[in-house]
Amino acid sequence: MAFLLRELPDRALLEEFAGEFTHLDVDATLAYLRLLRLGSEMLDGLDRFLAGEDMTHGRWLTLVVLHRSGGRLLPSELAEKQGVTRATMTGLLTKLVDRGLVERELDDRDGRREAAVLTATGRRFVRRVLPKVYRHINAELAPLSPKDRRALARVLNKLIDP
Amino acid sequence: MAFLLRELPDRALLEEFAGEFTHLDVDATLAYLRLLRLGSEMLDGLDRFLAGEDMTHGRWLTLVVLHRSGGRLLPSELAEKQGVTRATMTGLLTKLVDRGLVERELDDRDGRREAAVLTATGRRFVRRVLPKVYRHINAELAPLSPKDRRALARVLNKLIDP
DNA sequence: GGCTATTAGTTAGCCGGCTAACATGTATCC
DNA sequence: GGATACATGTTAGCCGGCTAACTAATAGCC
Repeated sequence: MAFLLRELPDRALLEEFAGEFTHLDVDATLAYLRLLRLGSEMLDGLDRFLAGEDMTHGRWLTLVVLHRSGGRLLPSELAEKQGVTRATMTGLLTKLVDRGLVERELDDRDGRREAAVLTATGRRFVRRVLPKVYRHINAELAPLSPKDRRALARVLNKLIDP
Repeated sequence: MAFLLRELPDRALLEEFAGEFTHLDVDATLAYLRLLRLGSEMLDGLDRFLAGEDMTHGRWLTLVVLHRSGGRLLPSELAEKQGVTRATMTGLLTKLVDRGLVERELDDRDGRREAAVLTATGRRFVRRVLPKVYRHINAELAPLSPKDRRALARVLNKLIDP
């Protein structure tokens, strides 16, 4: 799911279109298209970066969520927190288990539950790679001044928490 | 490629992490995570909206780029403008041709080239659906004031055109 | 205590990207 | 003008999401 429109319309072009097409709000459309484009681009960038650690953003997020939650969660809880389906989480966990970063532990009181547990190796991996990720993030946002970063975070939050 | 982290860390949590992990810039990380999350969420929303027109964002973008360019482009040009590979464009065009929205026209001067041409049906489709898309965009950005929209568009542009 | 509904996890198969390898046609250069 | 390089588009096969359908286990209700 990538949206990497290279040739985004500029304000002048959109204002021209606004005469032809109804409902066109130039500022909304500009912001929207740039948001989609940058979101995809940054996600692509994250995946290219994580490939150097033989990792994908999906599995990485699972590790980070697990780490942040004390290292033990049910697959359904992980799926909910991460925003993927349980089916997808099954696949993510299987690959993390194959790599020895996570283990599955059956609940002896409820046979349906099988918690995902971060292994020592998994914990080391997160602690080793997290600083690199933060550096990657800083590099991605380097063109913005500290003030712009705060403004961006603040405005985006209004869309998340209206 | 979705990044829909439901449970984004807040400022307080990141500040706590900043003590533990080096290289962590709280504002950069907040903005970055929200950007990824919203980009994925909006792209998902666009796909859900377009599904009502039996359309996907990939094919829709191809139609719009074609429309904006006068209705005739080479697949390689389309791929470049849209930010997908030529291989992906082959698939997108095949589906649009199947639906009668686009036709392929062999170049009689260069046998390698086979331009994609918007049909009358394709043109009508774009003119019919574009206003709905603009309304969708307005609805997505409704939580933002006009001032916030301008600020968002301006800051994002610094990341696209540093 | 035994149907029934619900919950947890998995499996199967789809979809839209990707890369790599492949025709096929054109350009270049000796 | 023929070998070689390059450009265009397609194919084959991978990957990470998804939905829908399934199994297994628990909970609830009569």
